Amino acid sequence: MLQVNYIRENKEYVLQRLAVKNFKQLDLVDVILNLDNRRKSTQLQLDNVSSQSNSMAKTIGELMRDGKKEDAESMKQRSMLLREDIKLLNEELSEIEQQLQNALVLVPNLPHVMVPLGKSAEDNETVISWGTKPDLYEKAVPHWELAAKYDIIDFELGNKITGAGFPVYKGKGARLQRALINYFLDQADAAGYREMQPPILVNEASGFGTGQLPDKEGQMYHIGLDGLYLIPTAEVPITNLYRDVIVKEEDLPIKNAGYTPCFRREAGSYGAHVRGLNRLHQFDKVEIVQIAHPEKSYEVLEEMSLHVQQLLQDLELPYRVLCLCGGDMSFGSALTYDMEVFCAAQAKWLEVSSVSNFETFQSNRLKLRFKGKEGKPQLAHTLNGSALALPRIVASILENNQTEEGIRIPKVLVPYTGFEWIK
RNA sequence: GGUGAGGUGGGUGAGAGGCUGAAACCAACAGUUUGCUAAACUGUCGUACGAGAAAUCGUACCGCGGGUUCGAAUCCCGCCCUCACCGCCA
Repeated sequence: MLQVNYIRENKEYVLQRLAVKNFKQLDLVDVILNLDNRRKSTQLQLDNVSSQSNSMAKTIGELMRDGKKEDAESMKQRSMLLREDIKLLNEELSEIEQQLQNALVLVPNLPHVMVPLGKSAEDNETVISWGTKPDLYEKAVPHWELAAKYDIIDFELGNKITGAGFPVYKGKGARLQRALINYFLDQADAAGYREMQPPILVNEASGFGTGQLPDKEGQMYHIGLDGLYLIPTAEVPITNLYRDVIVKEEDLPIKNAGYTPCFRREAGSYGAHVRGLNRLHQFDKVEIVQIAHPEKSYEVLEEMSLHVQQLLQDLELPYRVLCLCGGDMSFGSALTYDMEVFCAAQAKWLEVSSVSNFETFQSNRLKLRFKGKEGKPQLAHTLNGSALALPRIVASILENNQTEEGIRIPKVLVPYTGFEWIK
């Protein structure tokens, strides 16, 4: 959520940046500024009337104490009239504030100056490529066939238990999952992140804080009876740890990481290209989250990007880093890098991580601020990234490392899996 | 799920219709003193919105939302949460 004062002071820039994000409702900016003007003048009126009423009430108290009953009574009468005004002005103010809020949450974050122009994924800019596409042997097959061949992931069984998009990992498949999670967590730990195990159900306030609500309810599983949502990513609970918090400036950056399962309804996103592990309703992910000083947040973003890249290099997976164009970025992000791994049997690039700087977009909703020794609290910047999401990593390892003899486990994972081959 | 107690500033905790944005203590910060550290003393010490060039001033906030009253942290109603005991249970 953008700050109204920022919009007011930088209106032209805001309009220009929103256009980069292909945001169509530019007239919202004027709607917001008008509502805010009304908010201010209404509040001024309300404050004045309240002030009068307060001092009258005080005087009445004094008159009563001095035994001047009649004077007190007549003042009571006058004070009662103010009460009506206060009530009406209060209602008007809440109404305006509500409208203002409703308008503000519709406006996406402003893209950073580095964000390339563009409308869709086609226009994303490749900033880094690493590794070489493997030469597969002749009989190479996509991972869903490998999963069946070696009996390590069972999509049919998942269908029976729950439905499509909820696979069952079996034997070495399950072990590989666990190895990846532990490996990713250990690497995060080594990079200075504190490991967290947050709840995987969150309340509405948390959904709002990170920007899933309102508007994207349809993407989350909702438990109506208790008013809770299954998290689509650990970003939600881990970032919300700092909702309504003022941290010390010297404690920045704050680095937290966590493994959680993630749940996504993926409503309307199914198509022919979605097979096997490519898109699931439930998947595992290690997420890294940082709260950073506004002056340092882009350095932090680069650091996080390098962390993710290191993981991919360690896993020997060829990847590329994309800087997302305005039209392909998420609602709340100011700059996003997507990491894509080349999945050889499908001959496709699969997104395995997304690292973003939200600047103050989330912190404004979260009321997450920092404060130095002097000065007022100010909004911190929040960043997060997947490090990493498992399913497509598993798909890539299976496809890229398949040989006549079986599937080779990347060296760095062997201490975690306890086996070198899936045969 | 039942019963009882309770939710006040960074923390402990007082206040029980007007003198309370809130005592006191602790923590924190700045300073004085002192070889250093410590101690002692002095001062500062919530957030948001608004008005103002600024000093400063106004308003709101004592879990959340309503109500009573000229006036509510304080009384009433609803909700949420925490704790204790009972029940159930990995």
